[in-house]
Amino acid sequence: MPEGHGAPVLVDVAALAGVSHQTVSRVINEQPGVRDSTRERVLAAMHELGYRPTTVARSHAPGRSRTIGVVAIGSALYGPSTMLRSVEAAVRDAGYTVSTESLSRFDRATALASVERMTAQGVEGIVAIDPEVDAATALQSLPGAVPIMVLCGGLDAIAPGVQIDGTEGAQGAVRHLLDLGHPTVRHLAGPLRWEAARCRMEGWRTALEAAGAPVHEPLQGDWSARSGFAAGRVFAADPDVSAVFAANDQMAIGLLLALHEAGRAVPGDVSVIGFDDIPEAAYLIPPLTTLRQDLADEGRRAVAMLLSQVERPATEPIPVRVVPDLIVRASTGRYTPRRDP
Amino acid sequence: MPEGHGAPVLVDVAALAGVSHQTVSRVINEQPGVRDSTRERVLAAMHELGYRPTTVARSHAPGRSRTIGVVAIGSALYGPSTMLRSVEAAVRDAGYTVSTESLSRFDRATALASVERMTAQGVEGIVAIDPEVDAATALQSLPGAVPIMVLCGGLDAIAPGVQIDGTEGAQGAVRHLLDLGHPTVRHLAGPLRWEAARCRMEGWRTALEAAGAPVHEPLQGDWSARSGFAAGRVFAADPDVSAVFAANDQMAIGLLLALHEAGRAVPGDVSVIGFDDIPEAAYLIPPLTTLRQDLADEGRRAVAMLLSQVERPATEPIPVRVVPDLIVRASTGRYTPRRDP
DNA sequence: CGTACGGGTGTGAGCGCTCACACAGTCCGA
DNA sequence: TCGGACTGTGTGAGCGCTCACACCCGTACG
Repeated sequence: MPEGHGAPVLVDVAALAGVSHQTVSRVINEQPGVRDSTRERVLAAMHELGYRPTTVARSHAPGRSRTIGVVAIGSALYGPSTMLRSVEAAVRDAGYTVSTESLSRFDRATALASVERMTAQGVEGIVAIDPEVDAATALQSLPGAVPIMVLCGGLDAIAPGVQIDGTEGAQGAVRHLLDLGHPTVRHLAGPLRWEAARCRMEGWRTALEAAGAPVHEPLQGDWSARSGFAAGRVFAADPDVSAVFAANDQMAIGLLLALHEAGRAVPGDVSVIGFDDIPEAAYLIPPLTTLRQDLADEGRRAVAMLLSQVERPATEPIPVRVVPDLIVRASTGRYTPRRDP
Repeated sequence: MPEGHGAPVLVDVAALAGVSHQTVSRVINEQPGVRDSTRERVLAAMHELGYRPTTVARSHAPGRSRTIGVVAIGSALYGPSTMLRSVEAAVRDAGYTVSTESLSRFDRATALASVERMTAQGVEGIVAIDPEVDAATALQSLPGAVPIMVLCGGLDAIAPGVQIDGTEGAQGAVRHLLDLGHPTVRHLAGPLRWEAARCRMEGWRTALEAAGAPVHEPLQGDWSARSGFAAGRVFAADPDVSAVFAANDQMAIGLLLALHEAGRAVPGDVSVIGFDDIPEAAYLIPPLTTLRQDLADEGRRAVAMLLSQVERPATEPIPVRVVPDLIVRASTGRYTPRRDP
């Protein structure tokens, strides 16, 4: 190290390679207009010094901040947190800095405040993970300076040419149960502030109507096992209930316990289906039939799309549906008419 | 807005308030040496312009970067991810920028590389969440320039004067089962690369030895429900097994299923106890007895300690133990000697 | 043989902030 | 009445990088 203290900086590399700082900068950024021999010399100098560009200085320089803001609902839920991790990783892998903000409440006001704060910090793009419905609409129609990618579990355009439709999966779940002979399917919805909850409910309703099956009023939970348990008690008390579609796996867990405690066998008396395929789903009692989305992949694709939008003029996505996979396990079975007592 | 385009900056505020940029800087940083009347004028100007200091510029300025690096094991596991979220939030709340790095493997080499990268970026302190054992020891004895706080689920000093001892909880779990009359307790350990897994195993062994109960070789899982299921099959095959302590709740879930499939009732034939108290633990079949740590609070305390170390000379922590709470639910019960067939 | 061109390179400025210092004034004791 | 301690404020520089531009020197063209 030539200098006394800190890590080597760009000018140190330049001095060692016998070129100007700008040439080094060009090499770092893989810009054209550098003779190969020069490039090699610079590369060698960088290597010798163990040089690493300082992110904060790059961000600070006028022009590009190389920062993407990620604003997410700060829950411990499987879906959002999986998404968050994959989005953060994808952004970082693309060479951008991530600036995450976890909101305990992701409504219109908080969302706009967050976005404003982030743009003030100079982010070049924003990913919003699971905003509430009003926030999602507000963000999508923001005149804003920077591109915003909204991942709301609804009709998300996650890549140029690829859209994911939240209602499809739910329809598949319901059709599976109807195919098993169930006269109808009850629904335990998530909080309808969330697009994902609405879509799953919508899909459920659509599938029932298409099959001419009766549509009962859905119950509503808050995504937690606790709320699933409460709803499960209600369903368990009704002997006509033979199949339940829960909007996520956590609620399905609570459902399973409530049915068990009420002496209603799953799937003997009641079939249960969840959504998400959390890692534990296969090991519940009984193993849970559920719908799996490749959330990590979707996060990656969404980031790719955002970055392409950041780096060049937006391309309109062409709707091509991605549908969650139905994972059939032991919690769903043939309908057996209840024997009269 | 006076200028054409961007957000207002410090000099804009200075101009409006009729002071120098330095005075504004002093007001922002709550430094002394500003007359009250001047301060008010500046505050008013800031408010009028909707001024927000630009984080990246502050970090870039010589001196303090106001950034804390967080390096964590990038798993979907409850413990680490809860910790991570709370640490990130605490750091942000303290007015620092967080720079997170999620590692798929957190061993010695990766850890050191990460820390080197982060210090090169100029972080003022580092929090390491759940490094593997060799990484933890390497980090703890790093001559490094910046303070490092290692949270490894072992003997962590999470605040000046507060230490958390991972072995204590496990001992409580085992004592609970012995008190219920079980001749001994089997253990399903986590991967021993992790300090947390070692501590829990150590606590289990200590409690058994103290009670003079036989110590069987523990099985080892990988924290997942899947591995818990595999281990559960082994335990289920042994009629002498009457109580199992799993190193985390996820593995306990797999355990429950395996026992159920083998026709061994919980807690009738076998008692099961977990660790973590994941939100679903109370809704398993049967509801899981487990140990709860206030991970979020610990994250907060750890950050507070790190920051105090960053801001002023280190104070040595005095050992005061924090012990996880035993949450007794239905998965543990009295020992009933197996009836001969 | 002068001009135009373009690849390869260097020069300067500036991003928005904080540091260290210099500079006014005011009040005190000598 | 002057030096010295304040207090409050302003000035300058610099953090490490990227932008826009100026500058070389060859080659190709008129």
